[in-house]
Amino acid sequence: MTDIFAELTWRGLIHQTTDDANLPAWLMTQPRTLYAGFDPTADSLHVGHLVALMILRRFQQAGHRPIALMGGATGMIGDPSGKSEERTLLSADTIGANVAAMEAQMRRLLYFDSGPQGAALVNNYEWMSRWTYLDFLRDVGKNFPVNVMLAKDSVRARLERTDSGLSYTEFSYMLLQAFDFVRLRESFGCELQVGGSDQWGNITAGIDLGRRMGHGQLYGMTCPLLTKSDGTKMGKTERGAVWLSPVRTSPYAFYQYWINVNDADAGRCLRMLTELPREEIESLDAARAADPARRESQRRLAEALTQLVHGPEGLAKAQQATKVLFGGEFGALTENELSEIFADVPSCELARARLEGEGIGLLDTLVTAGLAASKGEARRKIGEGGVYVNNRRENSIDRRLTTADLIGNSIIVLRMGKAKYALLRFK
RNA sequence: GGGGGGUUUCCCGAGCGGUCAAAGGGGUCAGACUGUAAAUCUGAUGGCUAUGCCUUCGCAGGUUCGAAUCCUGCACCCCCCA
Repeated sequence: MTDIFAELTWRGLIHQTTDDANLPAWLMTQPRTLYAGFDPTADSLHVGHLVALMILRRFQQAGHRPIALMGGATGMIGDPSGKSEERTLLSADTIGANVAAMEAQMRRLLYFDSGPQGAALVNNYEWMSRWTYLDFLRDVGKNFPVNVMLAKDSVRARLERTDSGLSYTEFSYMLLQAFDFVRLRESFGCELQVGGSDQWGNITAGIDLGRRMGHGQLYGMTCPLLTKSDGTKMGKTERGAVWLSPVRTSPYAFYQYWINVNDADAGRCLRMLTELPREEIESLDAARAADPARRESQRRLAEALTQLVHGPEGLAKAQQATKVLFGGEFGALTENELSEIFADVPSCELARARLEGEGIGLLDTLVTAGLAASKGEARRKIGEGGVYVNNRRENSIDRRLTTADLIGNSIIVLRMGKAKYALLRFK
């Protein structure tokens, strides 16, 4: 068997384990079953889920069996860990839809065939929904000393805040997650739970419950949260999270996110998120130190992740779009090529007749295309040299778009700033 | 219940009768530099049919030639006393 523990260690993926001394050997002696939980709070996974998902994938490749647990039930409660405020509750329908969407995404990263290492995907709603309140209190709740629960960081942090409390509902969250572990132990022989470092309290709660309910020794392992060198979360942009769903974050935007990763963060991302071998990552480290301007690390990172999440086609499109968009003028391109490349970019349709004669004012068009919030802003941005028509800077606020600006028969490309594009299609 | 303080443009925060679309900072956006980075620097940051017009300073009225600024009432928040 592959030494998964050593692998995770050099990648910086181990933050804390419940048994540093024995876990490495335990994982070497035979295939094990492990799980990580995902709360279905949106209809797509995002970059924040990627670390845990990749850990499951690594375990699977090392010969173990991963289970992805969808928190259909726990998602209805809301995990207070790492949250500063009480969460709003999602409806059961929404959660059901989210579970289905996330599941589809996971199928790209884990192998769900039926072999001994085949991944499993389970939804804790299946068993949680069957409990009655009284039974749950008697069978599970009885095993939770409140003083221990109160001592958990996740709970204490919330109780110490004066501006927001902790509801009984959220307080109960850890019982549900703890029971999940026990349940997976019973029905899948799952003995290891992995999660982000903020999950420590929930994981150990499950281990304690397992012991009290007579399921023997369970293990837990947490990974560091993937943060940037400035301390903020990786995978967040001004426009929100970077999603795995191509509908929410286009393959191009996804690729661009990684291309733009800071030098200081590139090494950690390569280790934690990609499956590039150690030698390659170390040689990228060296290359980055010697010649950061080449951004080889970022390129490899973006390639590896885009390929993984969006497949070879997604990667090819993202790369092609990048080449063109950052390449200058596109006079030589055909309409079809442009359409293809700009598939990701917001576009709007206008009547071709409007280009005839006088044409339409650039100012209005920038607003219609959504690049400027108002004509005033459009005017300013042109003055600042931030507006481009077909990738050529435009300086006149009186500029009108006419048939002469068309690429092929129907397209004009507007750009604001470095990388914000909008496509105008004329019919 | 009594007394005091507050509510300002995306956020924080100054303004306390005209020169206020409203200082300063943050954020954001654009430009320069560069490596589609970081840092730095510059500029912009309510709208429009644009040397003017309209909307904005908790809400509703009022005083005044003129109000974010004064008065009255209402709502919400904070502090002190009971």
